[in-house]
Amino acid sequence: MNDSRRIKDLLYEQVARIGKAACSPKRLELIELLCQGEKTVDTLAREAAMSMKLASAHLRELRGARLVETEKRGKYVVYRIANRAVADFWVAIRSLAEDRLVELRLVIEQMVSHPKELAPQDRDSLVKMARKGDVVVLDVRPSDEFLAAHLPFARSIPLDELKLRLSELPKGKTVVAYCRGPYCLMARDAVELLRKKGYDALRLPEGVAEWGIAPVR
Amino acid sequence: MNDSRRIKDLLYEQVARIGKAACSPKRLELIELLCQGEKTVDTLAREAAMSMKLASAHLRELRGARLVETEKRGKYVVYRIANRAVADFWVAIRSLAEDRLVELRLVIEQMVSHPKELAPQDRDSLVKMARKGDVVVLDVRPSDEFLAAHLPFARSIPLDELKLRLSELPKGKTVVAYCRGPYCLMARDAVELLRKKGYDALRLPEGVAEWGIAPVR
DNA sequence: AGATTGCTCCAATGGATATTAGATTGTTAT
DNA sequence: ATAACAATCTAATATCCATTGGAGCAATCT
Repeated sequence: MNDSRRIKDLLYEQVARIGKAACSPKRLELIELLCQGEKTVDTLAREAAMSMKLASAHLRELRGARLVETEKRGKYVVYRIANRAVADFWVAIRSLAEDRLVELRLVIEQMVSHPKELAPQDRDSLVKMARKGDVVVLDVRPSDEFLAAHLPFARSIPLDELKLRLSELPKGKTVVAYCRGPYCLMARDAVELLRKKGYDALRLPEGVAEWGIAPVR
Repeated sequence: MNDSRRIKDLLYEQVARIGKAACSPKRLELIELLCQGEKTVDTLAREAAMSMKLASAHLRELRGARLVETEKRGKYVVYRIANRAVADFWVAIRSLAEDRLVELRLVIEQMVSHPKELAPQDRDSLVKMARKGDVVVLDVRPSDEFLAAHLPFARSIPLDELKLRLSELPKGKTVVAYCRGPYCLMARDAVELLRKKGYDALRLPEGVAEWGIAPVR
């Protein structure tokens, strides 16, 4: 019995390594960013609004749990998620949190109450409409993320450039904007801007991680 | 921007609450036990080999993350997982750990190298064979766990009683023994005993959590 | 070559966490 | 009523973790 106890402890300890990686808000934010595509430490630090030292330390932890991999490229170090299972896990832990924690649902409501949302279940019909050209699926993330992975038939206009490039969007059609996922606010802001300018715009709360689209290296 | 940052931090913080619940080996062990069915604090403490005080403290954490619920029953307090999503998450984090951590795969190999295993993919054929009576699916967990939930067509003989109740098993048929899941060693020990006694026995590494069978209250 | 940039390592800090002991509450058994 | 038991709470300790500053290393730019 004592023998199997020792083995058991080893097993749970290993699984807990994954839990430890996922127990810090900053690390979760880094994982979500990496789900959009590979990024350098300094990009990650900027986009997650933390010091490079801190980002580096957290990435070290993630690396220790084998959730991310690194590659040195010139003077940069590029991080990426180890494989799609990591993105799936991010979606899974997030949806368990949403299922169990009222507090989280409240924050989400408060955040997205204004623009209308597209229900996440009509994926197939959205793709169909996008293929036929009945709607414009708009990716408002930075263009490198679009290049790494994007939804089918999506067009890229990063949020910062949207105001200047409005003319590229046909005014008659509905625009469905998406970004990094439900916790990212870029699509919300894009929809707000588009509506002000007279467009018919909706936010799709999902992104590539939720659709199970793996970024290319 | 500062405004959305504050909201973002709230979001990731909430998800991290789930991660924090899953970052301790002991808490993971408690979750796995609770996936077998509801249990009192003192049962949990005994089965996970820790003091009741410690078990109580960890359960308090799990409760804070809303992963478990409690009910007072006489002088006992009964804990149970909040819903099936929790069991699914346990399976998910475990399989990510298995996917990413070589160390974990090594421990598992070392642990189950001896008895032959049933590949986890032939669920349907196993159920078919069990229905026809070609194999005996044997649940070796304590009987209250069997009562709370068990695999289809399974028969219950707890490991402690197996030696005395061997006569209940037909000698011609293959016995497929299972327990709480891949990290539980009861089925392994059962298979070892059965083989010694001349039975044709296999271990099924999965349990009710892996099969998505929710325990009844 | 010297300066700059991107990143990591080391050490130090404060804050959180795991674990145990002691006391306390509520419930059942005698 | 008293004793025994299940469970929790509080307090205390040791340990771990997040974060920051300083130093160092390697690649790039001028």
